[in-house]
Amino acid sequence: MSPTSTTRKERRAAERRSLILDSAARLFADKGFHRTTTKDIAEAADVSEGTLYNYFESKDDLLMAIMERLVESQDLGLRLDTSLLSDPQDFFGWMMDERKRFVDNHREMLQSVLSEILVNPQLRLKYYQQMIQPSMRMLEAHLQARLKQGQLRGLAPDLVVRLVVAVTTGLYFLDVLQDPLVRDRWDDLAAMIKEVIFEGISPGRDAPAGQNRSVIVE
Amino acid sequence: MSPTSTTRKERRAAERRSLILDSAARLFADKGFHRTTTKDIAEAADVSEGTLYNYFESKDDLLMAIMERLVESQDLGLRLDTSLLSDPQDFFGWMMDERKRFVDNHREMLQSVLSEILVNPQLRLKYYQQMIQPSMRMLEAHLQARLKQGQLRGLAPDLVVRLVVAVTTGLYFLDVLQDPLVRDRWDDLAAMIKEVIFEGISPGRDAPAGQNRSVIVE
Amino acid sequence: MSPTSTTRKERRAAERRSLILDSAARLFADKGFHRTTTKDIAEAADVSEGTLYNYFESKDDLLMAIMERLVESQDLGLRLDTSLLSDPQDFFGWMMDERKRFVDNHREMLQSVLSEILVNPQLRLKYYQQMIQPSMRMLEAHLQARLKQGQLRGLAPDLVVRLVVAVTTGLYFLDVLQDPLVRDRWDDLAAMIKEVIFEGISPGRDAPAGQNRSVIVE
Amino acid sequence: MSPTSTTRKERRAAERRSLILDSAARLFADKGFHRTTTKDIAEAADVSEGTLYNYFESKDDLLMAIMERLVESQDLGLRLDTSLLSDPQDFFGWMMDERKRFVDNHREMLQSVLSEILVNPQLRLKYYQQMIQPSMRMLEAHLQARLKQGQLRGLAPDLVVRLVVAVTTGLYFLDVLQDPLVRDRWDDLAAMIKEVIFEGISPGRDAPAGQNRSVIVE
DNA sequence: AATGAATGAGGTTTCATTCAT
DNA sequence: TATGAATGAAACCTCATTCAT
Repeated sequence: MSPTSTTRKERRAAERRSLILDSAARLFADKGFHRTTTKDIAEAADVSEGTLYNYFESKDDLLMAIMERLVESQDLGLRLDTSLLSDPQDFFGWMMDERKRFVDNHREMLQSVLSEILVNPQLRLKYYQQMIQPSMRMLEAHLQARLKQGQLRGLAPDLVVRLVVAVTTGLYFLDVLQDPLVRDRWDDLAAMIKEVIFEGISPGRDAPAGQNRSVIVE
Repeated sequence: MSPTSTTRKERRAAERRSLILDSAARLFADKGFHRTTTKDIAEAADVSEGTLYNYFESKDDLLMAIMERLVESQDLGLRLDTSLLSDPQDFFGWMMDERKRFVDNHREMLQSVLSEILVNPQLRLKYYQQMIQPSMRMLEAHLQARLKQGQLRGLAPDLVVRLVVAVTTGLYFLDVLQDPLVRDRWDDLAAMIKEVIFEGISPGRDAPAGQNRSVIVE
Repeated sequence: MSPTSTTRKERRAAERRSLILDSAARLFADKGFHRTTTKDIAEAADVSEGTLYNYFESKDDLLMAIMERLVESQDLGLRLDTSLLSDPQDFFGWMMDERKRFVDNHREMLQSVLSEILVNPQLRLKYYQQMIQPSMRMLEAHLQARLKQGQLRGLAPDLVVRLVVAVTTGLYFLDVLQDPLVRDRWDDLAAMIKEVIFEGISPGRDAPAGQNRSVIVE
Repeated sequence: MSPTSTTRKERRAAERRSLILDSAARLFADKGFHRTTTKDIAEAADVSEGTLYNYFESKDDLLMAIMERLVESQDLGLRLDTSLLSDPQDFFGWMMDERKRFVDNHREMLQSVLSEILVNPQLRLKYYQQMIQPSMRMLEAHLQARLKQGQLRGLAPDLVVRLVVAVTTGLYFLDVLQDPLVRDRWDDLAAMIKEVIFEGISPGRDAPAGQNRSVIVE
């Protein structure tokens, strides 16, 4: 009855919920949502099938809960104080790092959710509103600020935002497809992308003096 | 039994196969592969369930066949003589158009296949080898040629290729997510992207004199 | 394609449907609707569980179908030309016989349906409207006719109808409860009831000169 | 530990048992025994599921306990001193009233039990032996007494008893089926039934001078 | 005595695939 | 070759019961 004892029970329940969610995400990523049975999940989480339903209403609900964990995780990332990063290139670099870290930490959850997003309108909307739109809003705000200070060319920020989101999403896709270059040479890739986004691929500018000369062909 | 009658028969069979494939693709895109039953497909194609199995070995085989049609369609696109497009910006513009046309023409097949790719290793490998790699090879060849002629800065082509593929894939994803901007302002978006890819977003270059000033903020 | 071949298939299907329905009714009567599994039914009908669902939408639907068969059977009974039975006692006797025959022929279906009626509002309404009300209407019409001809005392027919329905229903209940007297001495019971309904149990009337003196105590 | 505290505890336990039983009966009547879960009962009685099992061995046991309460209630009714009612019509009237009161007071318990009786042999036997047979014995004894005093015609009492039980049971059934007449015009119905049972429906007797002329058609 | 999380057997239903016609 | 009824494995989910707290 003490606050501590209540907490112990609650803690145990939260742990179990978490364990089930992780097990499910791993299986969904490996075999897909539909090829994963509730039996599989129960075994992976070392609980009975019945117990699953003490924590989640249905198998679909499990996927939604994974989605919500993703949203929370991303929110944490976005909430970081980014106001100090007033240099556009620093900001872009920070964003690419953040993105990479996020994907690496939540690879399974992302993969299990993304495949369903393409065919599940409910999930699709939720993902768009809670994952994509917040990212875009933050990005757009940043671009606006940099524009006002003349740190960027006068390109429409709402469009540029789509480019950036498309790049990060597309890279994630290549990652899932196990493209060796994306997996093994991420740092070079990120540096090159920053270079192109800021300076373009047309000739006539100097390559940056920097640590990533490897992306430059002799 | 005459060659003509055989041909007629074969033609009819090919038409049926095609009809079944289209019906399946539409349903897969709408409801997803797993939520579509063979009964659904049979009804949509106006044949019996048994007949499906005269044309395809299994439901999985149907998905593979859709994939193969995609590959063939893309091959046709890539086979176009692109050697004449020696200007990098023209080439990029052509490529974005091509991409858009391909997505619009094969939206259903693409969507049905993509969601499974994320969770079906066999399909994933096939997609990577037969859809992604050919694109990348063609692109890389082009970049190499332009590089040699000094039309581009000396950025590693294998990396740049990933950027371009990531952008197009990511845009497709935003399209599926029904991002209004991607759907309604595609031309502006494409022009802006070309602009950024070639000239970057750093200030200090003139905006291009061109038809798409709408992407430029006043 | 000939009408005959079509009929053969349809006949086979109708037979199967009937077989499934009979098997289900028997099991429902023995063990109750809820204690009977679809597996039980499939085994009893010697088909697979899947086949059940080719003929009926759900287990509930099976119960509804049993109900419908009951309704049809009763309709056949009621449709008999009763206009000739202008003597009230003959009519009552015919009705009791009819009732008995009906119960004997459909004992299982009745029992399976009645138990659910008490707790399933949908079924309850259907039973009341399609089984009870038609009986009552026919009875009331008959009573009205006899009244006009002065063959009965001036008792409100709508009320008397309830008495008659209550008696037959209640007897069925005693039958299900395996009351030995109802089972073994039905004819005596029916004769006594006719006697009471027409003449009452007050003293001062002669016992009928008739074939059923056994119901009279010496 | 004092006798008082023990008593208090026992009283509390008895109250709880009673509360659980009432809650269960209400739910069984509403949704049926099988559609009611132990969780439902626990919530309705505001106890935990575990607690149910401190008071009752199983869910089936709950139904048996409801049945036992019914039996006890009826015994109380039957134990009333009926010897003074030596007039058959008074007795019959008292019995109908008693019946009505019983049904009204125990509607939920009756309904929950009756539906199971039809498909549960154990319960069926218990109901027959402890509810039906005692009623019939009392009735038969009364009939015998009246017969000896010449207050009734010489009809076999064991048969007449079935008629009376059938009528009351059948009326209960019509009540459950929500027949509007049974619900709204019970007094007229009871009066008419008494009239018919004693005097019959054949013409040639005077209608009784009484308070219920409404049952008589002009 | 009371709790309610955990259990797991078993229920209903679906659906890809087969095969006799 | 086309059909569609039949199949039965397996999926998701429920719920009466137990037991550690």
